[in-house]
Amino acid sequence: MVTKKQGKNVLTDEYRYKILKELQQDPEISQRELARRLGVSLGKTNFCLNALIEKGLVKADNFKKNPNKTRYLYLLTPKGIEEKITLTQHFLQRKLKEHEELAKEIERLREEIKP
Amino acid sequence: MVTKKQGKNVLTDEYRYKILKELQQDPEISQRELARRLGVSLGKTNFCLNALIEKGLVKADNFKKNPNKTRYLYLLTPKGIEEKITLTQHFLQRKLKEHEELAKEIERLREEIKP
DNA sequence: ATATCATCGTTCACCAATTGAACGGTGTAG
DNA sequence: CTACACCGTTCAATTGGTGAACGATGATAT
Repeated sequence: MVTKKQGKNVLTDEYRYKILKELQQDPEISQRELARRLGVSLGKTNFCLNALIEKGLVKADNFKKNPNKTRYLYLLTPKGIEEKITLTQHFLQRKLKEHEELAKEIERLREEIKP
Repeated sequence: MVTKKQGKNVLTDEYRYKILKELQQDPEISQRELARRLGVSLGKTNFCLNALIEKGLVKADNFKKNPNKTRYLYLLTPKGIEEKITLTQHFLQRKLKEHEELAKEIERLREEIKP
């Protein structure tokens, strides 16, 4: 559960959003599986996830019996749920803009090919 | 005019396309200006450009008087022109796909926000 | 002619980001 | 008990990207 070491530009809005989303729909997910879904390394995933925990957006509960080690349930905290909603809205706005830009780019490319 | 050092994943299709496009429409461009237009560093631009030269897609002619140093005209070779056409088509295909994917992603985000 | 200045391409030490093999802990099956 | 599978964590090593610094050149002023 250690953090430190590694810049702060690692946990972008995009990863924050994606991780919160994945955890919300499957809190039993492992870090390896999460890494696979995000398309990044285990190390980076571990770092980002712990950053979210540190920020209080995610709580890592132990499960499987009562003991207190290995294997977590990654649950969004109320603050995490709120943050995820905000991020989703921002993300949508960004994607809309990108979509528009892409349309322009495509028009440009078609123009370029035509003559 | 040296290359080496620096991975091969640096010169992506995207940069190949963009560089060829910029050079085609302005062969007198400097590496600094090219870097600015691509939104990357001078170092990376220099590397990519030399890679294109090495591949025979671009020829760096000297200009300004007859001497043979500093300041080049970056001209696309016939092979470079051909390559640029191909890249443009691929690029267009890719952008169309991305555009579609984005539309889906946006739909997903809207769905996510609505309820 | 000489000095100054702007700009060029090139280089490379430095930093940030990313990776995945390795490790020790834990649940499970035989 | 042993063996195995999977977990989260760590961190040495690699890679990617940067921009200040350098020497060379053309233009301009003195």
